[in-house]
Amino acid sequence: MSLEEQLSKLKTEFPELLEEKVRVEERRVLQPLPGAVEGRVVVRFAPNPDFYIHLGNARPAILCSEYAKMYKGKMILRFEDTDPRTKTPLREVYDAIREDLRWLGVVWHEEYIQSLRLNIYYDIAREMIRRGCAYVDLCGDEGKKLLSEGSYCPDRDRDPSWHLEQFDRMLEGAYDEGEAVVRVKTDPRHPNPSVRDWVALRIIDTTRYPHPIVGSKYIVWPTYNYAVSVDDHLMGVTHVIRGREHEVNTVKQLYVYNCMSWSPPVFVHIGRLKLEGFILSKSKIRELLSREPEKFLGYDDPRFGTIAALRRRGILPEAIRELILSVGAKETDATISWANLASINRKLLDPIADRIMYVNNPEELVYEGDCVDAEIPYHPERPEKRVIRLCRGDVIMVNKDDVKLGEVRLMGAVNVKLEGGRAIMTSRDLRYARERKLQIIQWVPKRDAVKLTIYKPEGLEMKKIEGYAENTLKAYKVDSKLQLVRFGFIRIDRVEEDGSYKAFLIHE
RNA sequence: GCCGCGGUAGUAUAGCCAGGCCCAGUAUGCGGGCCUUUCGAGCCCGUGACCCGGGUUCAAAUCCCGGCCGCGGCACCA
Repeated sequence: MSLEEQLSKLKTEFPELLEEKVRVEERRVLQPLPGAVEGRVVVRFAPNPDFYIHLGNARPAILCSEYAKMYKGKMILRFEDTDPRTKTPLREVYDAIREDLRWLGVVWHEEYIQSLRLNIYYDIAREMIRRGCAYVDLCGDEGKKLLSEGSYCPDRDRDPSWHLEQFDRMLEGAYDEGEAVVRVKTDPRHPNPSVRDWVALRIIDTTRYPHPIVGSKYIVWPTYNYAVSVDDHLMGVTHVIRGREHEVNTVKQLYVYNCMSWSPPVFVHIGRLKLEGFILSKSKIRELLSREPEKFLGYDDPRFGTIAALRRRGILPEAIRELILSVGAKETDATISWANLASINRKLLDPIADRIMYVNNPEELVYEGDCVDAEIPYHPERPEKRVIRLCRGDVIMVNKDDVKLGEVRLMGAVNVKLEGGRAIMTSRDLRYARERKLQIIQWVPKRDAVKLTIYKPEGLEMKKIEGYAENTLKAYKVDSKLQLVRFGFIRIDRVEEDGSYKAFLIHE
């Protein structure tokens, strides 16, 4: 049938099919969580407290808390601090993470610290050994080598009672690092060598590498895959939302569920989130901080992508939340452009940020004209105003580029001609300025100008902009977010002893 | 190298499972205009994408096969 024939047939037999379908109003909602039942959903965010969290970590954290809310479920915060040797947890980071999460609006109902639960992991390990699906491997490096060849340490075939004994000896300290490990029986010929009888518990010499919470109390430590499986089950987690890098870990963890006859949760793997032009990687930030400590302000330096850095720059938590929800729980990686985040933030900030005048690259001019009381609203949508008096002989500062414009209107005040170091009043009338399409420029009286230095992060550099704000700035404290007219939004970072201000440019 | 997962404009995302309302929607960016005592916000117009090649079908962004590219994993890290 040709298209024409089809159409005419439809027209006569099924005319209703040809009616325009009305597009359903599109709403940005998180896609449903597979298998989720209202009131039954338990999710968790499980960071390693070895460093401060960044925007990439915020993705699973916010998604989890959003899903918990959506399904009237429960959210768990769990610190995964089971490696005091290579990923040594930092004492101060536990609290920093809690603070970052609270700031982001993440609500959690239960909290756990894995280093405080070691006895639980030991108990389950004994049960797994009894069931014959875990064993103690005393072969050391040889055991690793045998597995890589598709074989295994001969200890594997011994009776569970022998392994139970050896496990107790491990706990008593009879073995050193590397001499004994507990492995989960999987498939010694699994195509992925890391899956083959993976290590569930190993020995870490905590006299050399003390743990910030439990010191040197324990020497047998669970690995990530083992502790996670046990905890997710014991804590009743129904949905594991984590990065794609954990896909293989899911395969490994399923062996624990299988051995213990537990029913596994639903695993959702999401892509990585990057922020264009910013460093998110924990190790990279640490490296820069230790290599060039004088160049950076700390882990919350706005050139980094940590949550603390975004906060210090002046990004609002709602903006981060909105961004992450708009990206959703997709499996693909996403590189967010700064312009995108800035645009969301600007829309949130615009209705609440007061406007004040600021001049960088200033040129001083002497005002010649009538005395005027310039009444300038703090915000175009609100009636409150401040008054700035301008009289003959006053020195004002305006941007050098604006001086080139010739005749301009000083915002809120008068129209002036700028020439020869003078600002000569031509008229007070706003209509006059409109008719002549005069540029309206910001200006600052020199008598009580406040020195304001603005720092603008650009890649690994920090651009410094010096200038002066009107005296009104003095009313604002650290952390205030303002819009400098015709310049951009800033967050006040510091007020110096001499009364000068330091701020970060959030965005234009 | 082996194993796994992806690929829609500059960026992000909708549509893909259940093929036709899609010569592909939205946001942001970019260009232009309107409005406005800000170069901000708002409004209007424009710009620009289905990785490639086959196949199935009346019909493919959507299903199938092959290729290419990207990402992840291959720890006694998490």
